[in-house]
Amino acid sequence: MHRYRTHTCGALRAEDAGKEARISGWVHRKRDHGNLLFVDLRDQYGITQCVADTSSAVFKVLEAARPETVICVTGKVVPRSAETVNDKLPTGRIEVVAAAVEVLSEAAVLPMQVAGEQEYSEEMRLTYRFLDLRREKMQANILLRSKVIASIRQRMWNAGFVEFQTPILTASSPEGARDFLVPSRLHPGKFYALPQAPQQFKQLLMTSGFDRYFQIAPCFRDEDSRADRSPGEFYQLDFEMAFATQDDVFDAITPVLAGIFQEFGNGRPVTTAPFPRITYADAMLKYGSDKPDLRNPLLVSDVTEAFRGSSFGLFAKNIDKGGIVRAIPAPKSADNPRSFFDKLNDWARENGAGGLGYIQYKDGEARGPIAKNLDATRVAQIKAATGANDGDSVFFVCDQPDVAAKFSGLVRTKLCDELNLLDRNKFMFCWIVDFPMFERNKDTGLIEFSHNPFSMPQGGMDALLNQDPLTIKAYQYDIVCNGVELSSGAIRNHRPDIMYKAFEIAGYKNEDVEARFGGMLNAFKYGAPPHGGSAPGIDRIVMLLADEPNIREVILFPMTGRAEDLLMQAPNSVSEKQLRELYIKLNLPKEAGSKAEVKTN
RNA sequence: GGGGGUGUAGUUCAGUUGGUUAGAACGUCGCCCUGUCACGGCGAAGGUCGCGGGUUCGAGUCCCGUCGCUCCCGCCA
Repeated sequence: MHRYRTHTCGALRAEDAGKEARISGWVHRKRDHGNLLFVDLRDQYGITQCVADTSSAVFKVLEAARPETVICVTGKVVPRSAETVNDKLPTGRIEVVAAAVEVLSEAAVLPMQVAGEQEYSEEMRLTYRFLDLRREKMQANILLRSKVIASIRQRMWNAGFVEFQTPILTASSPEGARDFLVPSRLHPGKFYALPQAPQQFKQLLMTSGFDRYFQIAPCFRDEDSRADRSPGEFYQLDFEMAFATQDDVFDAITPVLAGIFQEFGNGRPVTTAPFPRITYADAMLKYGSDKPDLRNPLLVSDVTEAFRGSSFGLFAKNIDKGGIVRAIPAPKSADNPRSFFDKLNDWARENGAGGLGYIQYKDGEARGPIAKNLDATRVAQIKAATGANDGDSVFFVCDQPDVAAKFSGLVRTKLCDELNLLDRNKFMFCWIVDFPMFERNKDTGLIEFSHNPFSMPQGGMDALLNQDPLTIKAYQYDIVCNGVELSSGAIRNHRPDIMYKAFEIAGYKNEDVEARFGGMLNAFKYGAPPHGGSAPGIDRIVMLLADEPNIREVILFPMTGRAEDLLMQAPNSVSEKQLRELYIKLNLPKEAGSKAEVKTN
């Protein structure tokens, strides 16, 4: 008989009755009847009921074992009588009569319970993550994550991609997010950086003659956290393709994502390939966001012209100053009491808007403070533009174009919530395409890259030379699912001449470009294939599939919002010796002095 | 860096207009119980109400400051 087990805790069935079995696991729950004792023994695979009564030599050992004690139970598998069968457990038709029990590891009194549905604070859960991870939900999430990654690898491999590992210690990149730095011992005063993404490496791989690369790649960014953004590190399905157009990239990755969501989505409907494509400009107009949730049926429309020069002075004046008006429909809401509209107006003010105007289309006429100031033609114009019917109302956002577009997106989401219009039970994908290559910095007035400086401008060199930079689009695209940005990608700029020119428009001299991106630029001078790719976020994919609102629910050992690992106590101070080896002298802010004090050993 | 929420027993929470000894559930410990599966019953221990200051005869409750956790904005090419 095996030292620890002949079966897992999820394995035994009615047909095993009569066998001698040995199982090991954690004491999940105990039901102590005084002279009869049940122990639910748990491992990754399931739960098996063990039983003993006072006639057993091991009764006292089991009785003394606290929950989460690790024990090994040996005994006979017996069928349960019809009244005592538990249909909730796959092992519920049998139980193990404990003949021998070995305590493999005692458990102290628990700071948080593993059994049960009790909710615990994040702080508690992260401090005792090893207990938290034993719980049913976390076991399921983490196992799902593993299966998703295995399936992704298989699907990528089947599509002709090969997996490589790129360096973790690399150079700081001057663009983008804040880097995590690692001091160099051999080169005093110099630093490695952890990669924000394997971006330059994968482009170098294409230049090195590899045709289709992917990697489940760790990425490191020293930026603040959000519910869907873990601080510090995260994983991407990083991939890149040589001799590929934007369509090729879409065709390669769409079936992988659709397949994953079909495989692990528990039957929830998934957008079928090809995913709809929405231009950036269209997304900002119709959804007020570059990551629209297509489950939300509401569409924003522009009604600036209906208000231009109207006697609704507030909007008319704003329009004369360059403002625009966006309309968001609220189906079947016209009969709501005044408080419904007031509440939304208050919400808008709390969120930084001047207010939230509205028209109610009711009993064949338009009502509300705005409608009183508009003539019939304008009211009808708005009704037509928004597709509103009698019984609907329409809300208005009036501001400068950027602000109005963005806020209309918030209103769209808010109204969807209020009217309960979201079908949560499906996965709706889309591509956002044609991102602008450049934008004007509002503070400095200067032109800068709006997203990725390495993207190929649409129209290539000709566009850079002859087009207003602010009208140039890039071959840059995002995949969005249910309002979550899963990835961004691009057809890259593999031509040094075009790259110099693009950087010149953004205000960089050739020397600057060479100093900052010399490695990759140099590689491109010796024959680089046109190439492109993307990098869907693994954590976010699993988060959507697990239906979790927070990314930490699908990460084994996440850090807190302030980027601390409560379990490992990272970050932590280091010894003087370590600092000396790295030629580092600390220059700490005064108030942090006590917290960041250096260990003296 | 800014804004919102929150902090009371080991844990999850309740705690009224400021008023006597700060409660419940789960857990822990003890006793009883031979068919439970969220077992049941009886009992006990367990609290500097995050921390510091203030107002008051009196503060878990009101005020100021501060710290932690969390959500959002900024940030995330």
